Amino acid sequence: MYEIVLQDFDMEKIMDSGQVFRIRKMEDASFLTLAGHRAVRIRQEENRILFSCSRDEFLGFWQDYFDLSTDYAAIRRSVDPADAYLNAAVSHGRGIRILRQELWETILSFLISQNNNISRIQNSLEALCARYGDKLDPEGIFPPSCTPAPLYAFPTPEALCSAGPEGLQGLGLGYRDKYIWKMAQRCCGPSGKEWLGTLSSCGYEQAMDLLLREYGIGRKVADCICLFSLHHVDAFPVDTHIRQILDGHYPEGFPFSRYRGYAGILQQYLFYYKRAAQGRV
DNA sequence: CTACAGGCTGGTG
DNA sequence: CACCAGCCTGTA
Repeated sequence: MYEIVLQDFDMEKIMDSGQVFRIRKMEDASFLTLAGHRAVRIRQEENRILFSCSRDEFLGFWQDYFDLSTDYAAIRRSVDPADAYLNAAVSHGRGIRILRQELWETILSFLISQNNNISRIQNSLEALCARYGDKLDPEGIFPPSCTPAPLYAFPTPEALCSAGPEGLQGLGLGYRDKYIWKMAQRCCGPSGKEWLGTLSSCGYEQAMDLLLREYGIGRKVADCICLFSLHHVDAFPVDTHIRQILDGHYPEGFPFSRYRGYAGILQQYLFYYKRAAQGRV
């Protein structure tokens, strides 16, 4: 157990902000968060947040994963007072953070996300993990009395490669299966690790350039990978919802220049606000 | 039952 | 260049 006290952190909103697909709300209102080969259960009471892990694991992984050292209040305060819509969005979305998710996992997640709905994305990812991911040790995550369903790590590229293309059938991937297969091969072995390493260390422009060459990755998916994994917070993914917001509320264009360097964080508030307004959350 | 999902590819004009 | 049909299939 490790406890922190923190403003601008809301697990419910983070879960529903569309950037992550492996957080589940449990019956006791705690949040089971799976990332790579790790799992943690998080309980939140106002500004008190309890992690079901050791101090070392919190400091060594989850603190960075949840981007806890960024001052989101300052970002919200920077919004143009004259922009009523954006002010409403950041106010409504207080507590959202841009996670720093593992690259390979994020690439696959957003390949699957295209032209797809959230619950189906979650189901596909869970099925993929159950079939090819290692079983995780639930020790310390759940109370000893309860026997939860098994937890699975995110599969490695190598696990998918050795499964072969037919090993991706029956996961609800639809036509995206061939994108996943190609990407697994891309990320396998030393050359794959080198490619992932280059992506991780280069800037936004070069990352986009590299990603857009890949089969099944267009601008929207590439921007999501840049924002939600590589933390290029100037990336501003434009999906159908954001498109409608831009057309409806910013006919003169969104003031990117005012928010240079972190517009992607505002995108996330806008996205959450619109989905909430539509009752999807 | 139909329409739609956090788009992309590949072909056409 | 711009445009857009077609794509898999679970959910609403």
